[in-house]
Amino acid sequence: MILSTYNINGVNGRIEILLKWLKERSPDVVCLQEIKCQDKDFPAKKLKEAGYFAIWQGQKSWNGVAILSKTEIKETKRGLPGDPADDHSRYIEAFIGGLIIGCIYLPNGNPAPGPKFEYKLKWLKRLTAHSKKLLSFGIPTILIGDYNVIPTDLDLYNPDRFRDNALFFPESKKAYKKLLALGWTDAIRTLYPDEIIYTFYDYLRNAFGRNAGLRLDHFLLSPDLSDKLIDGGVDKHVRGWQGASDHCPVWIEIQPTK
DNA sequence: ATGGCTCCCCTTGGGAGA
Repeated sequence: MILSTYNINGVNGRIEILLKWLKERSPDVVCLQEIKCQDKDFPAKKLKEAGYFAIWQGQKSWNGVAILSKTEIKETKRGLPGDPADDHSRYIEAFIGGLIIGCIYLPNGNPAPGPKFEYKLKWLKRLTAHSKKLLSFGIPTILIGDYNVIPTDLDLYNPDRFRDNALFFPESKKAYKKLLALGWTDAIRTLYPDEIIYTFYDYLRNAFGRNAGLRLDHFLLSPDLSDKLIDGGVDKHVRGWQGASDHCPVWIEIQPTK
């Protein structure tokens, strides 16, 4: 079973890129972030024609998340619990093929410090609380998406350039670590303990050409899945396609669950 | 120190991204 994440940076603007990649990788499940469209404008029909069911939480102009699946999707949550005043579309969750899949678009948090950074930290706290609840269900669960957190110095091309960046602030890294400490496994880092792996390349300064990247897109596996992980990787070449998102698609393969 | 790039708004420049 192949699960994937792709911050598409505008699902309608890049629908052809998404369809091309879906055909190539043929993932069973896809978590999309930054769909950047209202619910009524989500390209459900085109995705259905490509063989995918979909659920989505849209929003005008910004954010927005979706889950695609070759098999039926049972939505379990729309929006991250813990703050009724939070009107950003950043979390959607579903039960698919014996798994709970959480699709995450964590706030960027820049400029830091400031209100946006406070929102990010609060969101991370809410995610940690909700993830604890998920673990208590005893169902295999994966929290997939764009965490906007660079976990360690190995996960970016130039640590010194990012000391004042919300993605790399000590509080962000600490909160991510605290989340993992509940029992979650960072799948990509587990598969490649020492390798430099990036999932994002800025449009600016020829970042992709210089391999000046960041690792921001993560799969967190519940404890019962840690020994089911088979393979995974970054579809880096997609970042080189004309008109691509600044993120790469990332995928893992796990043994099917029943 | 700044801007570089790209999306979306329903624009003709601004906000946000990371």
